Amino acid sequence: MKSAKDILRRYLKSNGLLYSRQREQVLDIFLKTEKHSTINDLYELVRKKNTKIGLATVYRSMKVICDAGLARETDFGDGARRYEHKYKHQHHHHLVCIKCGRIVEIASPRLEQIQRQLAKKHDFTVSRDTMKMFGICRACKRKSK
Amino acid sequence: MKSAKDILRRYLKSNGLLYSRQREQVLDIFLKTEKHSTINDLYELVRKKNTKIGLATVYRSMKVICDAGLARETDFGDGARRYEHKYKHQHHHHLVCIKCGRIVEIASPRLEQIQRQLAKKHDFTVSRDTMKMFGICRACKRKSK
DNA sequence: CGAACAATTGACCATAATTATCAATCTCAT
DNA sequence: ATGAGATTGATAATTATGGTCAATTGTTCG
Ligand SMILES: [Mn+2]
Ligand SMILES: [Mn+2]
Ligand SMILES: [Zn+2]
Ligand SMILES: [Zn+2]
Repeated sequence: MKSAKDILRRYLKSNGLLYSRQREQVLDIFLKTEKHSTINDLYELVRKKNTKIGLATVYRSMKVICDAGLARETDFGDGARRYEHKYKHQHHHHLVCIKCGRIVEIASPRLEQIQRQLAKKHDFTVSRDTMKMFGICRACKRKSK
Repeated sequence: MKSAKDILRRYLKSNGLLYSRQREQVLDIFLKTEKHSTINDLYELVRKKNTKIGLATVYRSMKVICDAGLARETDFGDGARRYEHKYKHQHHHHLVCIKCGRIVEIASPRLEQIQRQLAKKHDFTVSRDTMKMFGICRACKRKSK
């Protein structure tokens, strides 16, 4: 199985783009995290390795990393774009606690199946999908009792 | 059945807020549209009735209209918050065409049922949920053949 | 009705995330 | 090693949205 770096390399080459030091550094950092990181999160982390890197470069790198199929943008409705893994990670959805911010990841084959049926019914070719439920998590319910 | 205005009136009163001319004007405009409008869309429309109204007032009015349960925020990933009806409208999800921007609304009891099961399984009390599928609509597929 | 008082408004400024610009630098096929 | 073209970092620009505050308005109560 190909490594994430190989995938990025291949994507870049086949699109006439270059494999720069900065892109590799951003990818390295991104691969290490398992959270839903903002650009700023990643910027702070990558700066520990490369103090000179610019914020815009992190934006641009995550853009190509997404385009290469390695990362996925998510949006939890706070005003900041977040990134999570897409390669070697199961497709999933999110429960978002509006009290504590906790994010629970859920996967459901039955849900996926219904999504496929709905798309087919409307003759829609789906390239990306997202489902989120916002509410109160178990822990927060306990606390408020 | 209560009118939307009655609901807003009641919500405002029970929260110590006032029923202002501007709030009524924004609600009137919002009720007339059946699209997914941005604040700016609504601002342009309401200005035809009240040229003096401020943009911030439209933001603030839509906030209370949402809080009153009459509108719902949606986000299609373009950089602008959108509003749609919540009162006397069935809960639904969206298919978003990334070619032409068309938005198809879908309702699915089976989907809702699975959502409920997933929430229950994780002991999550859901207050708001959203599901979107992005892709290519039927019309756009036809065109590109 | 007509204060009284709190809530709201409109104008404007502040903030924050993201994108555009561009000269200097880097990458990579040759 | 070289050169064409891509990328970078700094910075400015843009955009959506929220905050401030003096002037105005809505509601309650006498
Ligand atoms: Mn996730
Ligand atoms: Mn809708
Ligand atoms: Zn919680
Ligand atoms: Zn389309």
